[in-house]
Amino acid sequence: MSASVKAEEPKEQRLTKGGRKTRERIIEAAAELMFHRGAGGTSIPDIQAAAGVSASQIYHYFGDKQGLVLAVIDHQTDTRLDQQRPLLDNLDSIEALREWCDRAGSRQDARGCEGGCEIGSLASELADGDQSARTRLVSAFDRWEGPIRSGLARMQERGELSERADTAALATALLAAVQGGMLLSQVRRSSTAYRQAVSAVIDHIESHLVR
Amino acid sequence: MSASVKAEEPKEQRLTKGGRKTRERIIEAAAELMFHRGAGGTSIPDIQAAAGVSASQIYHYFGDKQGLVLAVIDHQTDTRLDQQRPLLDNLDSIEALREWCDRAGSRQDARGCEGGCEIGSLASELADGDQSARTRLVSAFDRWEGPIRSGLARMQERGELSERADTAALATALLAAVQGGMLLSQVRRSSTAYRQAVSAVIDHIESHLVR
DNA sequence: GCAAAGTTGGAATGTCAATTCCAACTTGGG
DNA sequence: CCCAAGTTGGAATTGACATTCCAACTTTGC
Repeated sequence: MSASVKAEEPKEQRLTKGGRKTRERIIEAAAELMFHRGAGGTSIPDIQAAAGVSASQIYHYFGDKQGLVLAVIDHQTDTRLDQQRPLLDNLDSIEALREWCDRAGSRQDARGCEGGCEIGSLASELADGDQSARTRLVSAFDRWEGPIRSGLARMQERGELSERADTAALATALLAAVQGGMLLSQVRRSSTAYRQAVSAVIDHIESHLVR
Repeated sequence: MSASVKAEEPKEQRLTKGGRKTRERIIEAAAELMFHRGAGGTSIPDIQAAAGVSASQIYHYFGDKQGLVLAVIDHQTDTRLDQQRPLLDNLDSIEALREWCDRAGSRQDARGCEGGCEIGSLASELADGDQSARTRLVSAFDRWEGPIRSGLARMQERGELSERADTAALATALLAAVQGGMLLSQVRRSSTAYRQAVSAVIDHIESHLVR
């Protein structure tokens, strides 16, 4: 009866134990390569070699390259957020905010400031050209910003943060500082810009402290 | 005597009037395409069609694609900075800062928040893979940040800004807010994030006002 | 233990991109 | 006006890449 106009979703196929493992291996290899060279700069043969799989396996599990890119976005989002926990879920003090940001700065230093934010880089590359990718990136940033906002909201509920503070806007500003700071640091090969950017926003949040 | 190890620079060739014009046409077409699809996503044939030139002309004037990309970086830097003048050179009051930022927000709205920052997008794509591109991007951001810092420094010299304010760091933070805000806005297709990001940093700067 | 479903290898296909070549045409200076 | 240098068109080359195919192999549910 209903003409299914959009039946593009690769109807969830049943995966064998090994299949799940292969799928994961592909995603991880692709994520790593795409982090360094971008999605467009990473070819299927590249991924084949890195993951040790054949082309048919990639197409079997992801349909096409775009499908793999979408999976990589989700994977990076999950991975990055998990890496930041439990800090990310307890951003309800100035000190917690500073430590959380500092951690990302150290991570950046540790890799010599090569590469920016795993999510931000994909966002910059894919936001305009790939509608479905953009949608997933919106949700990636929402999932990231949410915990920040929640932490600030808790501070406000507790009466630590002025009622006049717009916690949602502050959370957005902090995430933007992270992204912009990462970009400048990546280009300059120094985490200084990142640290100054987040520090300015956290100082600003601090100015809303009651007392 | 001195063995010139690096003689890679395409020794400035003399350009005829028409040649200069063709060169410019190529750069502009390339810049436009690369803004929308990225440098990697823009092919030479694409540029040929957009600029109405043949392949040999592109290679004649730029050597190879990377040469063209470098020229595009410089062109976008010059163009963007010129577009922001004279505002950019007079960022020595809170109001001036706000208006300057607001202008970029309106520009973003005007294009439906498609595309991010002309320089930032190239930076994100090229910072890791192309050493010479990264170098030019460093100078692009320096040329951008400089006037911001100068404006803040003037405010400080005049005694309007607290002596404890680190004007260099604040300038970096503001530029980072612009970049990060642009990215979030591009992904969310709404300039709100950009406006909140820059607003937070300018509010912070404002908190350093004397009086 | 068997058939259906899931996995895998590897070659084949078709497209398109970057770059090179070279011959022809135009312009500037002396 | 004439030559050297600058410009241009268009075809040819080479290589890579996304994707498809199909036959063979393995796992799972009954």
